[in-house]
Amino acid sequence: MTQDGTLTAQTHTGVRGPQDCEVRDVLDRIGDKWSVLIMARLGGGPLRYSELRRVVDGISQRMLTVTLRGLERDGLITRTVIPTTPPRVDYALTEVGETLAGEVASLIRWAEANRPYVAASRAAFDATTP
Amino acid sequence: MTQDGTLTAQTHTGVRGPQDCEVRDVLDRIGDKWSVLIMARLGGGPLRYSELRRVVDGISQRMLTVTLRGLERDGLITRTVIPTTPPRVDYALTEVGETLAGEVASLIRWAEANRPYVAASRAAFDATTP
DNA sequence: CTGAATCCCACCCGATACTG
DNA sequence: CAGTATCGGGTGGGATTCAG
Repeated sequence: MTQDGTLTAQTHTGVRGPQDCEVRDVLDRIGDKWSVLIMARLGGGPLRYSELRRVVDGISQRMLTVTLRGLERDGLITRTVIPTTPPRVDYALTEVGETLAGEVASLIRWAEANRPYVAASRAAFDATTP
Repeated sequence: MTQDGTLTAQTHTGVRGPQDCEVRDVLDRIGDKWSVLIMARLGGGPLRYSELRRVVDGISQRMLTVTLRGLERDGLITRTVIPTTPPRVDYALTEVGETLAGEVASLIRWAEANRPYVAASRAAFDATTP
């Protein structure tokens, strides 16, 4: 078949068998656009609900709550209620969450760095494809 | 990843301000589960259409084509037609695509390493949440 | 302030059938 | 072999409303 030589080095994870599905449910968390943005923001330190809502830019109240629940369920963030009036809830990365946030940050850095290239590629592609 | 403690910081380090949306369309490529898997596979070297179809495990013909087009449009993969009989089409990462594949590989490694933790977290969460 | 619940529609994506 | 075209169910997710 093809030269698998390149993947022997470090990208052995690049090749998996039918057990893709097992990893997928973890990756699906990344697949969710809101999760990555939230993780990224929490990488800068704990934030409360309303702060996240302001800072995540464009997220609906519903999706914020739903996404936070999902992240909490996966053990990536913690949710601490501070019983004051008005109530206050802080969200913070867990230790494992921090490691994922690192990956996410790296990903975002990539996206920022290559956004011009991608935009140009799209323009070029669209130009030659009526 | 810096932690500047002060939650009031609008000037975050590492993460964006309200212009999340600009980065998002790039991240959305990552958000797509098929794109991630395809990038990962191509990280091991060029593959042809039918090979991808076999190896990506569960992808429909339609989604394979659509996803490949998207990746090509973004300048992340190349599509080279070899006019033989029967026809043959090879897909390979571009140079920029390689760098993204590296990120993706890192992400998949994370997912594999932390899958047990996530699974346990979910089980625990579901147990304490009727 | 921090959610939960409901409605509802656009769009994603899988299945199927057809072509060069 | 490598696609394209079409149809249709399922669902993600936005808007809105109510509650603690």
